[in-house]
Amino acid sequence: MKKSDKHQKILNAAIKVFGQKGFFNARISDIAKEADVADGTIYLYFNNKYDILLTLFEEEIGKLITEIRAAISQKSDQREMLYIFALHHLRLVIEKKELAEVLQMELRQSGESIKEYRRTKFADYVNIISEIIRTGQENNIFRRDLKPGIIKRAFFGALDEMSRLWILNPSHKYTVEESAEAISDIFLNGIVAD
Amino acid sequence: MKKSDKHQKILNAAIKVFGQKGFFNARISDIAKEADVADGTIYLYFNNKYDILLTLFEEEIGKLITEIRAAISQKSDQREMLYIFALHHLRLVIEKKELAEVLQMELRQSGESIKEYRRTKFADYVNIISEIIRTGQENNIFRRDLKPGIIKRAFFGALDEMSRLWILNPSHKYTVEESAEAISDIFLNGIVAD
Amino acid sequence: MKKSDKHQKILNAAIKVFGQKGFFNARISDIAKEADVADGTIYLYFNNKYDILLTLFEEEIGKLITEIRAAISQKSDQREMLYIFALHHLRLVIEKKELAEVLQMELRQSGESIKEYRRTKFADYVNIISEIIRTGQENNIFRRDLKPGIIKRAFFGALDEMSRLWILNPSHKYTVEESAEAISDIFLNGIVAD
Amino acid sequence: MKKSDKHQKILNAAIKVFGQKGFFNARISDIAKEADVADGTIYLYFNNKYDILLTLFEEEIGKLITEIRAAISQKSDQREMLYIFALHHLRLVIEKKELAEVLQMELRQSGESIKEYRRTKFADYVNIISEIIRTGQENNIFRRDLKPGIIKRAFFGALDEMSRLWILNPSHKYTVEESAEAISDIFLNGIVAD
DNA sequence: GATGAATGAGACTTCATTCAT
DNA sequence: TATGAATGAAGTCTCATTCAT
Repeated sequence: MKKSDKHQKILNAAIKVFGQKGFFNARISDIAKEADVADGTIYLYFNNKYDILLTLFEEEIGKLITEIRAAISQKSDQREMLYIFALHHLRLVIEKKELAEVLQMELRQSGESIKEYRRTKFADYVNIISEIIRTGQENNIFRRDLKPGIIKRAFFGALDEMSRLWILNPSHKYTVEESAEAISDIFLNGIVAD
Repeated sequence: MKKSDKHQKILNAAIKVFGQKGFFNARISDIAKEADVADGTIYLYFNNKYDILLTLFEEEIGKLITEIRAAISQKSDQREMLYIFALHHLRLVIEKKELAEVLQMELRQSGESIKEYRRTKFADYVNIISEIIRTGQENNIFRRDLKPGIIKRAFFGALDEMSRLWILNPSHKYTVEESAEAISDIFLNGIVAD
Repeated sequence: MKKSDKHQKILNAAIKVFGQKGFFNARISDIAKEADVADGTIYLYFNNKYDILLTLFEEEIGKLITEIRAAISQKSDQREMLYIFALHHLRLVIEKKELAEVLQMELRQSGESIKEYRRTKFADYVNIISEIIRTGQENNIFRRDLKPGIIKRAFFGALDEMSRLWILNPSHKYTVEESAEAISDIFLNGIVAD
Repeated sequence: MKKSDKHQKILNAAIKVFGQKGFFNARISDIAKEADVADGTIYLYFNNKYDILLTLFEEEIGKLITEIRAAISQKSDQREMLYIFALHHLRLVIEKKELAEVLQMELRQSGESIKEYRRTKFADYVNIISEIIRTGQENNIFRRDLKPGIIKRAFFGALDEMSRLWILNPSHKYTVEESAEAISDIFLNGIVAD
């Protein structure tokens, strides 16, 4: 399809430009140039600048969910699943650096529609964690005195902060595997010495 | 002092306005109105809009560091210290809601000077955690196979994500104490059932 | 050409507005209105307000040089050439009154780039005089004890002051021909009675 | 007198600042700082920024007239007088460099009140030349077929352009004496070889 | 008279969006 | 569909002037 071709082309350009400059510092003309279309063309596919960001969230997070679910579904032990989630999440940060930057930055903005996203699409992504936790608790793998909602946030927050480090300071001190392992280990076993 | 009066008055106004609208959507005239001064007056105290944000970071984070260090210094056990850090951090989010919002949002922006802040002042704040960890490891309270740098980020990220929840969705499901306790418990003991 | 159309349209508007109000009192919106374009359009063709002035000097003085060289090249006697220069220069002041005003006024400003213009493009214009003088000296038509550089300035200054009179006080007491003749006569023969 | 003390102090500061930056680029605070008074103090002595410029013209040109008249009155031959005027004028440019710059630049502006000055006070100064010419013509020293009004402008313009050279390019190629002599020689005897 | 902090009108400039081609 | 020149609203910042002290 011609239309969806350009739609995605513009979206990819927007990921790149938003990732590099942030939403507010990005110019429509930057995106147009990156996508190799005319400025006006963008308005044939999107209502306005903000709509590009929202569409980007909607569609790209959708893809992430699909990918990460596929990866997790191959494991049966919830402890392993947690590790896989961590590994996959951190890998995405490396592989889709620019998308990760956009999500990191813009998902923190305070626009009402953004908040909506955190409550819907993005929540779906993070809820993968609480599903794992809940199942793990049902299987008596995880402690039942801890609320999955809190663990979910703590676990995601830990990964997210790690990503932020890489985004802000691209020369990694820690590898993806090492980090994924360390973080899931901390959550699974705690940091207190025996 | 008259001068520092207005300096702080403008800064407080900026915290409020930036917190509500975000840096880019905030107008100098919004801050001026909130501070009850003329637009031009702001430029007697700050070089430009961005300088307000930077000064805000510099001065307000400085205060946070002082406060939290004072709170921690009253404990001797590093496990307790971690809990106190969590408790204090989350309390600040509630008490200084607007400042927390600004830090949450704007510290994620991609401006070069912002990155600088994460590397300096803000890093000082987060490094309080790694200091605790390191001392705890020296005292054989904490496992020595985990890198303090990773624990620091994981722990701070967990708290930070929790804060974000409250900022974006002000009707708390979890109390501050409960959350601080849960998160420090997870980190100290892990989530795996015995 | 559409593009150069508007470029020149804006430049003409700028000549008019700068001529009437001076560079500093002229508003971009004045020029835009005069050129019958939107304010923003001006910035599609010029970098900033000052750039309009500089471009104006560059391009318009270029045209003057071409014109006056063409007029002079038709004479062979350097005495006549001097008269033709005077005549042509004063005619330009009448015909391109507004451009003359801009040059009169703004070329005296102290901006660094303006000084640059006096040293380059504008100097080319005035140097036409010293070329005539030098050739006249070589042909033994003019006294050789006088430095062409001084004569050049004296002659140009005389014409320039005359122009100023007309610009500041548009009701001429003296005609162009009379003035050109009188000034070249003074320079050629001096004012001392035989 | 206290009052006139500060009045002149501010005026001197204005000469310096206007001379360096031009009227429009000069700030009231620049002048205040240079005069070592508070910004507000300036408004106790002058109505507004423009009034400083006008007063400056009025008073300083008045002094020049007095000085140059005194110098001329010592000669009896109009040819010598013309030389003395040239010499004195060019000396002033060197000695009161900054005032000369202000006069050079600002007297060319197009404000209505400025035009008024050229027609009154400043005209008085230049009219010294035409008085000399007229008397010279009456004494049969100068040709009577040339209008004093034109000679006046040509002579003043020649000197003025010379001054401009020095102002824009402070490293003089020609000395004051040499220049004054050359210019009066050109006017008295013409440039045509015998 | 003197101060200088405060004011606020207004300028330049940017850039999302439109629309004639 | 696609273009990109043109638009014009709106924001940041400056600075002459005022006025309470």
